[in-house]
Amino acid sequence: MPATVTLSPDNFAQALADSGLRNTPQREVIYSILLKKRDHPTADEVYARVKAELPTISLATVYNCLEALVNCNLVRAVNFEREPTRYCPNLHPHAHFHDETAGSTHDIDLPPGLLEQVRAILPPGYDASSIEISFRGRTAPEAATR
Amino acid sequence: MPATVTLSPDNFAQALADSGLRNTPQREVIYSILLKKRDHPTADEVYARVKAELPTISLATVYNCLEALVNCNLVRAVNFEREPTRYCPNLHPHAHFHDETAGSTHDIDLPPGLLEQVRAILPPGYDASSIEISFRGRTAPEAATR
DNA sequence: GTGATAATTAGAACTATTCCAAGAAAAGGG
DNA sequence: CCCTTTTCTTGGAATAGTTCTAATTATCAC
Ligand SMILES: [Mn+2]
Ligand SMILES: [Mn+2]
Ligand SMILES: [Zn+2]
Ligand SMILES: [Zn+2]
Repeated sequence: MPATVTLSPDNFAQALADSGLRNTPQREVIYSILLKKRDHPTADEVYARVKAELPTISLATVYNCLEALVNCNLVRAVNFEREPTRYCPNLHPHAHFHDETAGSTHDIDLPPGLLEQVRAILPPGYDASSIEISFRGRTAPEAATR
Repeated sequence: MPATVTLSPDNFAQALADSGLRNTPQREVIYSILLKKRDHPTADEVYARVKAELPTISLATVYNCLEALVNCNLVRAVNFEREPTRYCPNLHPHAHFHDETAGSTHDIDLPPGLLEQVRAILPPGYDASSIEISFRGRTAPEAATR
């Protein structure tokens, strides 16, 4: 299983500061919600969860905060086809598996060297700033809960 | 470079029939447009190109036809983040490189075995029906035209 | 040909996301 | 501490890509 890197509150504020952004209660709570349940929620799902703690937050703020967290590299935005963007606080390089039947999204660890091997297929002159590996399919019932 | 598999008109009609779909002038012309310029156009771009040949075609028909071609596996839909879907008639398994600067999208050949190697990283119980490898970045000026 | 089925069309509707303008909060200098 | 500037949040409007709807047209099977 992937090691769970948890940032101290100070490190969280520092990561924001490094990108010239301020820490705010909204950003903190949204980040903690992503850490608490790592099921790759959509913005709407984050909105529903955050309202329990910040009942007056707006959906625009949820989008703004998620964008801020993505921009300072605390969170990854994950897309499948044209479905709503999902958000992932796992900072290790990893692939994603989207179970179309269950609608769930799972992290897939990358064995050492695979990413380099994939990058190596690029012809000369191609400079990739990001590489995404994503799967769609089904998970066996017992695998879904692993 | 990838071998260009060109379907005969009969094979095209057959591929549609195999999925229980009819051949139509709109579907033929849209498919020929994808083959003619393999730059991964969006639906809007296909619409602009097809109007030269079928001036009265509607955008809805372009979407309908592209969906039909995707459903009968003559065309692949390609997505980068939340940008408009692009369409690719290259039936060989391949990865995609999206040049953010140029806005262009390029096919990347996969060396034999890589896809199997990538599939092998899935834990037991994960059954992938599709695997996507996609890059974002820049291409050197001379690489862009290769 | 006739009736059934499928495809095209224009425009309305939808949905995820972004934009906007106003107010609230925080920072920094004196 | 005020004051000024900048950043952030907010609700609502706007946007954009795509899908839906209902009417028309084309094709198929007999
Ligand atoms: Mn799904
Ligand atoms: Mn782009
Ligand atoms: Zn993830
Ligand atoms: Zn392609």
